[in-house]
Amino acid sequence: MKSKPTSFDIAFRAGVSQSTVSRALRNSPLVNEETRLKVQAIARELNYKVDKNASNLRSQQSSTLALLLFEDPTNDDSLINPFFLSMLGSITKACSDKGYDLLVSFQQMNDDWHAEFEDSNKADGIILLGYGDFVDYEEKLIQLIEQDTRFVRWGAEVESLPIVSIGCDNFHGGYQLTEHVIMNGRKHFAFLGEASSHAPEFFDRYKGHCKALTDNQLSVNQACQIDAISTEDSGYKAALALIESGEPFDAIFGASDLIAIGAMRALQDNGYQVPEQVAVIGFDDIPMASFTFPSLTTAKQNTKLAGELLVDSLIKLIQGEPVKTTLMPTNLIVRKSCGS
Amino acid sequence: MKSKPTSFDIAFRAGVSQSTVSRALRNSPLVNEETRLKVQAIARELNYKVDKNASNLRSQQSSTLALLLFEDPTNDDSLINPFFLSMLGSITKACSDKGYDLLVSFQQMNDDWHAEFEDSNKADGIILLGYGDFVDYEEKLIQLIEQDTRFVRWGAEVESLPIVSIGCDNFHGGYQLTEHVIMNGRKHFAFLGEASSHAPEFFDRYKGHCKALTDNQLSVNQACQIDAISTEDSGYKAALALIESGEPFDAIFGASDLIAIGAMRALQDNGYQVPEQVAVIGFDDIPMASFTFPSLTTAKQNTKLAGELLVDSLIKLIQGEPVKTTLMPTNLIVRKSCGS
DNA sequence: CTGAAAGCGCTTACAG
DNA sequence: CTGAAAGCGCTTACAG
Repeated sequence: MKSKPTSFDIAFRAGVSQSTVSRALRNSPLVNEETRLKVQAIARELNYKVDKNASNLRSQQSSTLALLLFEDPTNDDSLINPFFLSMLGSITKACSDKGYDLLVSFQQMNDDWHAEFEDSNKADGIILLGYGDFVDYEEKLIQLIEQDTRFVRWGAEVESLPIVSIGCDNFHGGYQLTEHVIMNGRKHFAFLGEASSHAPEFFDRYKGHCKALTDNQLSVNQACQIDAISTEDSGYKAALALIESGEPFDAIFGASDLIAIGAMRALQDNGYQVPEQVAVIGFDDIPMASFTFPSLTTAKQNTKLAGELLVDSLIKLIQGEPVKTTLMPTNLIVRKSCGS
Repeated sequence: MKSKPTSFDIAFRAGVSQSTVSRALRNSPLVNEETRLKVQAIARELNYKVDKNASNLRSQQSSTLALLLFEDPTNDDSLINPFFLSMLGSITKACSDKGYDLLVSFQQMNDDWHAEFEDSNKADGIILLGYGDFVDYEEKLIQLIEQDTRFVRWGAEVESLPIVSIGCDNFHGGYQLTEHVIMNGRKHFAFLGEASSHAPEFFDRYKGHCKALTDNQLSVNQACQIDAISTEDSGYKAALALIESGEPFDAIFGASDLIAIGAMRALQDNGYQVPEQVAVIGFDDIPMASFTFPSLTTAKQNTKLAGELLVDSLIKLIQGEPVKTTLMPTNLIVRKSCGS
């Protein structure tokens, strides 16, 4: 491996000083057009690239963002939630559009977790995606704030903390989905997913769901809210528990598509017809939602826009501009699983 | 934002020299146990983190790998091939297991493409995933070799170049799938996907497919090989073209799951029963393959193992150890779309 | 518009 | 085992 050329090599060949090379390569207006062109030509010829470690060290910024993806440690380690995978895709694209590099890391929530990336100057800021239990997570967030780390997160607004969150309007999404199914004549709903402060997004969906019920003179059956995390397996088990409970139901709201898909399978394995006997709805609109049988009615979270908003917000934060928590609307996607 | 502590701050507080701090933090055996503990305690207290830009600059290595994901520019820009998304997930995990950071970048093949990452010392090596047309891509690979860039790629072996490729045994996978469908009594196959040196992986699958046909005394109908790129849409159109061609067929081999899924939809939209009239098989085993109706018989590429192999191989390459091109076996996953 | 010089925060010979 | 010093390759005041 031949050693890489430095700005001094360029300077020598161009017959100018190294400072001028540095300026020319960054298109500084301070440098003469002719000089600039000559320097750039030589740089291209030698296949010279600025050493990012040196320039970052000197200028104290890295043009790099870090994405920390937390997975629920209880989840089987081979699979990543497809919703997060879509987010990852859109964040990656948004970063390259903005000229930032993206450092990606998977974390377990139980890891010793100190926002290494920003502290070690590898990234200018951090995007947080996912978490296990929100109550545990919140402590970490407080640490980040104390360390003055610049970060944005995907999720529901955290009213108690000065944090920039980008998320969907889970309440309204839950309301809209439920209302749609009510219009189709269903009366006895079950909700599969944790509905507590440990999972604020699910909780908001549940609150919207309940509001739609009471607005339509239907009652909420507490016994039909069964905890589940966002995996197919967990949805399957929750639906099984629902069936065994003996409670009557003609509609299931899965707090996420994965839960809904698992629930649908549990229903079918136990002889229930979907949607004839039981309507099923999910949340997220992951790619496979359109391929299930029957295809899944759900609330679409726009991952493309979400990725762009996360990246834009973080860059503004880094540049010291004010940034606000944003709530994006969801789209009701009507397919076959709810009987209309 | 309070300014970050440096190794000099630690040195001052610990009453030792900055060199000693540097050694202590990297657990150098040269430093006294007691000194080391004291230094580390102070570092923790001040929440000190080594500045990566400085240490990388000095030590000339970054403990960072770059993943370049190329997408077919003809593809709709909102979607990333789910197969690559799985690979991305497993590569990310493999990197963190090995203590490397991962820089992720999406590229368009038509971009000015110079392996910036390694040249600018941001990454020690590069993983290449995907490409548009192999013939164009090959030129880029030659450039990389000329620049002595350390990289590994996902894909079929390139015999003509000294490149480390990690890929699946596409030939055998294609053979096995085809043989399975032949055993179920199908005789007239169509192959949807480009089968030429522009797409070596698809070509290998096609060759395995053809070999299985001739080994079983069936003939290959050239008119039934129709080009398609790895998208649902392209598969849909290719199947339409097949239908319009008037050629007889009772089985379709989609060169990827996405193609097969598109083809299945085209068949169903045109009144064909899958698998009763036409058996359909795919390749990859992307997550949605098990959710299609009917569920898709396919050859599974083990993305978890693939990610680990890519990362391990690249790290060995960086460390100057010999690395060989590896072919991983595929797994035949029999589901409902092939009628057995 | 250009150059000489300082310095970003580390790691690593070198000397003791 | 420890410290003083050099230097990684840039960017950026400062002076002209």
